[in-house]
Amino acid sequence: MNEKHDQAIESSLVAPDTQMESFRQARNNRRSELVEDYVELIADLIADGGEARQVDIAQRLGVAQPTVAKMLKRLSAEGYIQQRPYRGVFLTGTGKELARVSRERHQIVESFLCSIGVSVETARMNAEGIEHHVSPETLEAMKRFTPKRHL
Amino acid sequence: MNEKHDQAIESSLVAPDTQMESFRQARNNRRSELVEDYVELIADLIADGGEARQVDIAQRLGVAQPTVAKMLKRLSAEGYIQQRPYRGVFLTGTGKELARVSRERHQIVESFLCSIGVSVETARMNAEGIEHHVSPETLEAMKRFTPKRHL
DNA sequence: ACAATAACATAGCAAAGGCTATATTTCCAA
DNA sequence: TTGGAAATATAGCCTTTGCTATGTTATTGT
Ligand SMILES: [Mn+2]
Ligand SMILES: [Mn+2]
Ligand SMILES: [Mn+2]
Ligand SMILES: [Mn+2]
Repeated sequence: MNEKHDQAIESSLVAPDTQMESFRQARNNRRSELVEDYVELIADLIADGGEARQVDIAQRLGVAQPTVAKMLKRLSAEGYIQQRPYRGVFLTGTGKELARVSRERHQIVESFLCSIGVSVETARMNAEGIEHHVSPETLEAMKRFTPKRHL
Repeated sequence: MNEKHDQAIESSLVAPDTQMESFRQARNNRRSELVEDYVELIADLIADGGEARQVDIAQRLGVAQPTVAKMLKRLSAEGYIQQRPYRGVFLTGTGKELARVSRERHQIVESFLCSIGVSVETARMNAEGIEHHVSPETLEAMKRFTPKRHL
């Protein structure tokens, strides 16, 4: 270990435990990323075309079909979706709720980025990753800073 | 596949290829996260205490020491650090440069979050994950929106 | 009705990022 | 100067998330 200077400049280092918590939180968020992206995408596909097929999910995610098949099994096992063979996947109540929350947050992050002057293309790209690391408090702050869309 | 309504409401779905690009980009960013966090942390530890030891890195990241050992080998193989046995790790030129860039971006993201009204604790937590998904364009936008610190 | 095609399933592999358990090495204090 | 503690190394395991290759099943157009 190293324990020099008890009250020195401390440069930019925060307390070890504090920093640890941040890293742990970030790793945690990463573990739910995929689930969130999947249910959100499934909800969008259903809303758009009435069904969500493996091939469409795979194409939009940019991964291979077996990758999607495996993940759908997991989502099914965890109670987010129901698979009707050769008939697409459907969201359970839990799935719908997670999709709603995820989509809302995603949309807010994307709009927020645009509102601070980022181009729509960049906002879309960055939001896809950023969304999963935005806590409720930060989301509220972003909402406040985003001009409401005239409906 | 599904090809109904050629010019219907289209709900919120963007073109498949566009969406694919976003997801690919996010996955790409995730692959550099660890490297960035490591070199940044190593730079901070060296700046703060003159050396970066495995145990300290492990404690701050909140992972086990062998996890760090393995990653340090990778960082070494990829030319970011040099390992002096039982004497800590040191950054190469490349490593220092990546650390500088990462730290700068990290700091900007964190300050930016504070500037839109997020508490410092939440800003710190969220920034740890968000930073890796912020492109240069978005970083510039964040800089513009963050009041400069009086030096 | 049925063959072609599209969709899906399954097997087997790999890399990344974690872990625990344990062996080894260095350092320092008595 | 040497024994014990701390630091590091290594082995072996696991999960997640991706891949390719290939087999199977439904759907559908003729
Ligand atoms: Mn999303
Ligand atoms: Mn996403
Ligand atoms: Mn960082
Ligand atoms: Mn980080």
